Formats: sequence, C-alpha cells, structure tokens
Amino acid sequence: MGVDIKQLAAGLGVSASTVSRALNGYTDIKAETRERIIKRAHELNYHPNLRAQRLAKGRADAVGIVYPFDNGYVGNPKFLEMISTFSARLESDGIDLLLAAAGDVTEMATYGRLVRGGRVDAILLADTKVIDPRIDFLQQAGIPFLCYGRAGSRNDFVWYDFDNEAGSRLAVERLAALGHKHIAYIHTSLEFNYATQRHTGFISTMKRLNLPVHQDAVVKVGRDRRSGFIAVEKLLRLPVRPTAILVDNSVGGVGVIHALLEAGLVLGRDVSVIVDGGNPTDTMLHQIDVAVVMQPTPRESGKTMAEMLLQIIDGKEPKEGRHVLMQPQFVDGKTIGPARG
Amino acid sequence: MGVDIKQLAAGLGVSASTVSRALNGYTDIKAETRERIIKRAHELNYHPNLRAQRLAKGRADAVGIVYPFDNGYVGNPKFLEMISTFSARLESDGIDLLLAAAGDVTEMATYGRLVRGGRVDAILLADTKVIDPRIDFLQQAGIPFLCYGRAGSRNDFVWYDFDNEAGSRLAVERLAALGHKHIAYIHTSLEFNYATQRHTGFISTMKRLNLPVHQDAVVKVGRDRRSGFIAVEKLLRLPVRPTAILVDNSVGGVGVIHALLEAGLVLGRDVSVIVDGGNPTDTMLHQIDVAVVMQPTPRESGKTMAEMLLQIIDGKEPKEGRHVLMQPQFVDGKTIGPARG
DNA sequence: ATAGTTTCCGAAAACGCTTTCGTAAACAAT
DNA sequence: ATTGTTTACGAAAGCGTTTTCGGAAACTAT
Repeated sequence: MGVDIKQLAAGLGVSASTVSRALNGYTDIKAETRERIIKRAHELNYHPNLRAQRLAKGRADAVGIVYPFDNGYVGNPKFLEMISTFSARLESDGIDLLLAAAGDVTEMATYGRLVRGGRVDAILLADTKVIDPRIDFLQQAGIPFLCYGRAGSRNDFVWYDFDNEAGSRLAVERLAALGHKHIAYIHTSLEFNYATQRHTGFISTMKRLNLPVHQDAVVKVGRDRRSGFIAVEKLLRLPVRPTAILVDNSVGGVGVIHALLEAGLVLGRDVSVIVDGGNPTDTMLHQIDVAVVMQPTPRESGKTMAEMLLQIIDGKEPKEGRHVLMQPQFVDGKTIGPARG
Repeated sequence: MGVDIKQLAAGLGVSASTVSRALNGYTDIKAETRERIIKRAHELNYHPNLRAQRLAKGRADAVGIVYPFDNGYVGNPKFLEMISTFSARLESDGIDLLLAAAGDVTEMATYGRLVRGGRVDAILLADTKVIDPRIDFLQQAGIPFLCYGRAGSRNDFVWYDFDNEAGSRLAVERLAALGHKHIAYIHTSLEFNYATQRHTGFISTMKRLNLPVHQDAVVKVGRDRRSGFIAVEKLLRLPVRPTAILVDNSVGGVGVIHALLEAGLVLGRDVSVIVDGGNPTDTMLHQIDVAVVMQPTPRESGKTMAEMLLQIIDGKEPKEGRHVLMQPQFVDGKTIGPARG
C-alpha cells in the first residue's frame, strides 16, 4: 500500500519517531519541523497503518454493538436514526462501530468474542432487560460499556435512559383529566426494561387516581405493527369498551391507529389514543396528529451517548454523569378528546 | 487482560513460536505437543490478541459496509435481514462487520477512511446506482469489494444481483395475459440501478406487447411507504384509470395497497396490483395475499454474498462466479385478476 | 556404524507504529 | 568563560503475534 512512516521520515531526513511525534501533537517538536512533516505527509497521502497503531497504542479504536437483528428492534427507525448519529460522532474521532449480529448463536458468546482479544474498546448495550445478564458479563469482563436503557433498579453501570414511568404518568393524567376512566394499555414484553417501567407508571398512576385497571384491557403484544393491530381488535370486542388507549411504543402505535380507523372509529372522539415513544414515523399516518409522549430525538440521544462513550473509553467519568435520565414531554394531538357519556 | 502467548508458552516449557504454530494448524508439530498446548490454552482461556495478530498477518479481519442511513434504504427489513445473515457468516470466520454511516459528510470520504490504513479487508457496496463513482473509487483504491447490485452495464467488478428486467417482464406478461392494457408503474428513483432495470423491463415489455405506456401512469416515488400511498392517490384521479399497478419495491407496495384499500377498491377485482421485490413484510397487510415478483430470500442472498466475499478477501475468484444473477420468480396472489370491461 | 531423511522445535526477524529516555545543540544566566 | 536550562531530536525498546529458517534429535536405509 502507500508509504509508511519510515519512508516518509527518510524523505524528510528525520527519524520515524520525530514524524510520529509531530503527527500526534507532541510539543517537543520545532514548529517549522512539524509543518514540514505535516505538509509532506499530505503530499504523499500518508496514513498511519491502523493495525500497527492499534497494537502500539493498545487500543482497538472501535466500539461494539451487538445488534438484536432477530427481535424486531432493529427495524425500529428511531433506533436506526440513533445509531446513525452515534456512529457518525464516533467516526469523527476515528472510532469504528462494530456490528455483531446476535443471531442464532448465544448472544453472550458474541460478546465474548468481541471483548476478548481486544476487538473493541467499549460496548454499547441496547435494548436492556429488567434482568440483564449481559451487564454482569460485561462488568466481569472489565470492558467499558454504556447502556441504552436501565436494568431494573441497578445503578452499578453507566446508562442513558428516559424517565419511562414519568411518561406513562403524564399520559394517564392527561387522559384522566379528560374524564377517561376506562383506559386500556397495550405494552410490549415486560422483560424489556422500558416496558416494565412504562407499565409500572401506568398501573401506579391509575391506582393513584383511583381509576380501575381492567385485566382484559391490559394487553401484551410483540414489537411490531401487526401486534398493535391485533390487540385493538381484541380490545374492541371487550364487553366494556375502553374509551382510551395508551400504547407503550411507537411501532405498535401504528398498528393501533390503523386498527381503530379501520373499525370506523373517529380518533379523539370515539376513542382517545396516546402513543408513548414519540411520533410514529414513515407510516401511512401522515395526516394524523397523534398525541404522544415524546422522548428526546434519536439524534440527540445518539449524540449524547456517543459523547458519554468517548469519555468512558478514556477511563473518565462522563461529564454528563453516570446516569442520564431524560425527561419525556407530553405533546398534545388530535387523537385525544374528552370521554363520552 | 488475560494471558499472552509468552506466558502460555512459558508455562508449558515451549517457545512462543511453537504455541503459535500449534494453534494455527501448522503440521510440523508433534500431535501430543499440539494437544497439550490446545488443552492448556483452553484452561487459561487464552485468546490471541487480535491487534497483534492483525499486524502480523497484515489483515484487518473486517469488512466494511457504508450504511446509507439517510436514504431510507436502511429501514428496509429485507436489507436488514440480508445483513444479518451476511454478518453472521462472516463472524463464524472471525471477521467483523464494520459499519460506517454514510451521513452528512461525503460518502466517499468515509470509504477513504475505511480503506486507507487497512481498516478493512474488503467492502460490501450496497444500493448501487446506475452510475456509481464509488465503484471507481474502490477499484482505484485497490481494495477487494463486492457489489450488491449492478451498475449500468459494467462488468468490471464482482456483483450479486437479481435479474430485474426479467422480474418486470414476468409481471407485465402476467397482467397482459389477464387482459390488462392500461398498466401503471410506480418506481423509485432511476438513479438506483435496480430501479432503472425494472423500469426498462417494464417499458420494453409493454412495447413488445403493444401496450400503451401513459406518461401520467408512470410515477416516480421515494423509497418509503408514504410515497406509494400518495402516488396511488394521484393515479386514481387520472382521467383514464389504470386497471393494474406494478410497484418496483416492496416498501412502496405497502403504501400502494393501503391507498387502494382506503379508496374502497377491491384488489384483484377493481384493480390489480403486483409488487416487485417480494412480499411486503411486517405490515398491516397480513390478511392480503399479494401477487409478487419474488427474489431469493434475504437469507439466501446474505449467505451467498458472504461466501463470495470471503473468497474475494483471499484473492480468489468466487466459485459462484464473478457475476451472480439470480432469477426472480412470479408468485401469484389474490391482488390480481382479469381486467374488467 | 554411517549417511541421508524426517520430525519437531526454538531463535529471530518481521509487522509499522508509539513512547520513553538520553543527549547534542542552542540558549540563558551567572 | 562556565554552569545550568531548554529545545529538539534520534535511538531503541516495546506492542503480541506470525512465519521463516536453521538445526538438533530421532528415525531410516545402507
């Protein structure tokens, strides 16, 4: 391939170590020498061999992410957008994003491969579960990592998350204020931490407001649109029809709204709907102004998490703090209205 | 971190080079010695430092993919599934998949970063365009690469693709056989190679069958569901309504079908629809049996491409051939029927 | 027994950088 | 002029592997 540091040095009549120091911002280099070196490096299109650099520096210049391809999370456009800005930020520091498909093989084995042998400097752990053995594994492996989401009430690791309970609270309070008493809740598997927290927030707020929680009106679904669709079909067949529905994720929200429209209901009048997790994107729902519990934008999340991770890699405490809890915001929409009757 | 090769060697009373050769399958090692070494390596949980290994071997053990996060392609579930099996296959050979977000910065610069300094051994280039400067760049950079899709009529690189023209031909012929004369065509940007080829296939087959191509009935859309939806709204307002619609991608197909249903039309009776690119997945369309032009499954594509790339990395000609053209298949469905009147 | 082959292993040189350390040269202070 | 300080650089030792090469030890054939 291209020139190496020796050739570059030889051409300039200096030593390789001088070139290295000049290029790496050491101060014990005459300004003029440094410039000469930099200029020449440009001319020759010199780029240090990253393999050598990484061995010498003892860094991988990569962060790993075990990508849950199979569980539906991956198609989530918000997640992808987050990853996009996340990786773009890392890239500007010359750090790669390593993708490992957590596929048929055990996910843990994949982590093992990444961590051992120094394939990555740190790991981003997404889609946390209430009880998440992956966290223990990473702790034990002694590799820096950042979680996108909490895991139960543990605080012995660095995480970035939304205040999920607060989000549910905002939604339920709003619906209650509109006079809704019979509120249905559609949620994804409670093994996921966000789902449990949103669920908890829903239940506790309902209780606090003395609203009845009907078991039939709390339905668990998968993380796809179709699930939300089917769930609503069920809800509509209930003897006592809920007057409002809260969905715990935006993907499911798409299906929910479709199902309600297909049933000929007018949103905000016949039934109220709030979607947690932000606006359903890229759907057929463009014309609908949905009431949502809004989290920070994926771009903001990706950016912040990248900054945190960069600091973690350097062994620092992130100046954003070890635990970043973003507050959700309730955003009104046409899909909610006063309870009827 | 863990033990290194020297410690392992010392503990066994052999040299590091012996350990290395034993572990790397050299034959000049006594069988018993090899077993002893392997056993001990296991016990000590020895894993070679990949940074050192890569420097010594002159390989990166990684393939790069520049991920077009921004252009909507990424959310395509078929693409993700393909990537998933692709990376899983590479993983079993200890090869990482490096993700680079082709974001705001010029995509080419990102490729440059990957290629220089030996960050990757090869590149997978997805989402090819009719005129694709990225191919020239990679050729010039001298890095092995595989294209998921062709680029015009060029054949000076290795690609895996579907026979897109044939797919359109199958669809049009089928519709023509059903008596349709006024066939609308919804396609994505013709800068993408598949779009141009499918478009060409559509036009040429229409001409060959002496069917009129109405300019108004050939509409270009973006690669999202909403676009298909809007396109149909336009088509339905046409003075002469098409009796059949062919969509050039499955994502758009979702929107198309939704729009038609919403307009109260009965698919296969009032209007016929064929979706190119396989079944629309994970949508609200579960109950509909769509007529499609079917490509190989994403899993099959991912697997094959991984095999090809592995050979390319080793400097071999892929035994699958330098150009793999998969034939599409027409799969009947309830969304087509005889033309009315 | 001797010479010729194999078998098996260790020494050592890469791989291309970084980083520490030492020191000549240049400067400053007396 | 002498000593003390900087400044600016080169030499050299890593980083942890792989891989070539040479040769001792163990065989085999005469």
